[in-house]
Amino acid sequence: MPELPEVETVRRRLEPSLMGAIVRDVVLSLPRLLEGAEPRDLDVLRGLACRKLERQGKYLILRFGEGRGERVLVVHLGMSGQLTWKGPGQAVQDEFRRLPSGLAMPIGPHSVDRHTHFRVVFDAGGELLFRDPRTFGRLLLCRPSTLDAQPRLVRLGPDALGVAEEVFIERWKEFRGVRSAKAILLDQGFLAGVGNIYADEACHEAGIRPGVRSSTLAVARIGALARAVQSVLERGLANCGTTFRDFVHPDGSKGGNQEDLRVYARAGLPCLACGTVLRKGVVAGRGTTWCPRCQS
DNA sequence: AATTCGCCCTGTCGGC
DNA sequence: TGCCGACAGGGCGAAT
Repeated sequence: MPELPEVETVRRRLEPSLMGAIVRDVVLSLPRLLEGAEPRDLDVLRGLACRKLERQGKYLILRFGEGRGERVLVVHLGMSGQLTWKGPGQAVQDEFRRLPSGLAMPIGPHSVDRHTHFRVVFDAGGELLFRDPRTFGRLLLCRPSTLDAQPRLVRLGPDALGVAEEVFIERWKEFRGVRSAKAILLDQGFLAGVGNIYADEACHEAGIRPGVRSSTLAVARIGALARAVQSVLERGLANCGTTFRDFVHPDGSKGGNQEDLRVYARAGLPCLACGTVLRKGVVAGRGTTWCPRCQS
């Protein structure tokens, strides 16, 4: 479940390898992952240099070529997508680490297995590998002029990282309603980048029950939630992302933020703030954990 | 019009 | 041991 900190971590780590690299070949072995274009359209990337790596919410945006020929490749990792980088001549790892959850995770740049659905091969021999066991990930290919109009991007709110408290509060007032506070946080049209893990973490840090009706929060509490969102995202980023199930860095290593989670996946364990047993339920259609004492 | 729900998809786990 | 349902979950379209 890569969210903003995970995608930003991938962006930062891929940037040095990809920048300036010229595409030699593009291989898509699961066509339905590509939206808004035909698989053969990917051939236009051949010969183009990677110019820029950007991120919008949970979307990674790769810009290739320049001028009229510029093309944009957008990658969404879904819940189990992994982007790894195999340097020129670097040996692939056939070994997969077994996580406590049971899922296999590559130890380094992984070899092309049955879950590797997309590869970009570069002239110098480097390779970008996209692996996604659950295939919730998506690829988009478009021209820069139509990027903002892409169906998946057009309704995105401002990036959650660095959003000003006043902006957060104003948008909350626009979006609030009978929906729960967590539903607003998960709404990518409100802010882009917050997913299930960081929504639960932010609610706990702000002392707000995920299930409270979003319209009932006083401005002071909305402000507290705004600061909590920044705080949990920044911590996640400082820890290079949360590896709970599938998330890996481009070199195959793990994030560190799973050690710092206060509520997510800790249902039944004592709250780290007050010791009360953390409760679990379903809010906004997602598994949700909160402290019945700290959060109201 | 706003909100909830079911679906997509694979792999793992717990129960019987 | 093996089968099967539940669960995980981002985003979208259908249903309410």
